[in-house]
Amino acid sequence: MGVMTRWLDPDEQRTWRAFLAATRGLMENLDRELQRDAGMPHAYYEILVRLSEAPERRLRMSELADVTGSSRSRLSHAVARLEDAGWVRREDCPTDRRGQIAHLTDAGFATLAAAAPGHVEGVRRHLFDALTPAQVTQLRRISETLVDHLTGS
Amino acid sequence: MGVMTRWLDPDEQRTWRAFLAATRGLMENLDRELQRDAGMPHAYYEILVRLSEAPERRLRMSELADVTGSSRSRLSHAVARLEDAGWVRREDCPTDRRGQIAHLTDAGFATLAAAAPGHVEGVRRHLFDALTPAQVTQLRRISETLVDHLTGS
DNA sequence: GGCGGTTAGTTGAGAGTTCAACAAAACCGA
DNA sequence: TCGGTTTTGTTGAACTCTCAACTAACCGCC
Repeated sequence: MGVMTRWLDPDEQRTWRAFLAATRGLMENLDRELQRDAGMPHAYYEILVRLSEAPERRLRMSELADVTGSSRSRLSHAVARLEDAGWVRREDCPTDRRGQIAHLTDAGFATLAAAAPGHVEGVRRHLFDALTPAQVTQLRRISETLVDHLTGS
Repeated sequence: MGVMTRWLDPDEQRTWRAFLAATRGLMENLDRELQRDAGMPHAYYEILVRLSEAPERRLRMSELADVTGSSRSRLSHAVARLEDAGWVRREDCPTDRRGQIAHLTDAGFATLAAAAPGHVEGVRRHLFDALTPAQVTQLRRISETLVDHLTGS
């Protein structure tokens, strides 16, 4: 208590507000496009992507939660929904009776394969096409720094 | 149709995933802190901020939607909720009978004033403290470029 | 004046997220 | 090996957001 607040100076203020507007707008565009073209939100798309990259297209729920940066609860609800759609199936883990393994079905893979080109195009259009190569590098360094900082604190 | 998808190269892939992890982690931290300390999500905090900066702490619903980058529907629901909390009041617009004017109450201002130092501290801790001054400048330029690009397309 | 088109804002339903509580199994030190 | 602690995953309720539909009022033009 008693410590004066270090308010944002005008430059920081401007940076923060632009950052908010940019990330919000970007994610809203991608989310809307993905919902329209593939019938799923971006968070669900990410789950399918990570599963598709895993050995045998299988991943423990906890690992899947980690790599997608999702809470266990959120993942649980999401996978339930993806299972309803027939894109993912849950299996018991042979080595840990608590565990569940999420498995991307063929139908799920096909849906992902159909959605991916449009989505990648969207990422390009809304993000990479707007930036110079130098800015892309800067954005990568900044993002990686922030990820380290977030997980480190 | 028939155009080959321009997939992301490894560098772009890495940039995109780091960007997703960084923005998601950052916003989740801030959202959780704000919910814990001030009892509101970040989106609601932003509404109070914009109202507090407006002349007489009043803003047309449509302008408020624009500056907060929110849909009219979202804003309508949010302001209803803020009105329940006693932080905002809605008034009829004198010049346009369709219009509604959102007005930040004294209680709303007090709540905002109480929440602001902690939130600013969070923004500093999670974002600015991790970056060099050069990176802050880069992030501002990148963000402003993206905002222009998003609204321009 | 009045008619068609546009803009402002709200509403309800459906979908996704958060949070806290919970059960079950694994882990671990005494 | 026992009992407390941690980990895993799910659940339901409360909350927020999205989308489409809708009302009301404004605008422009004949």
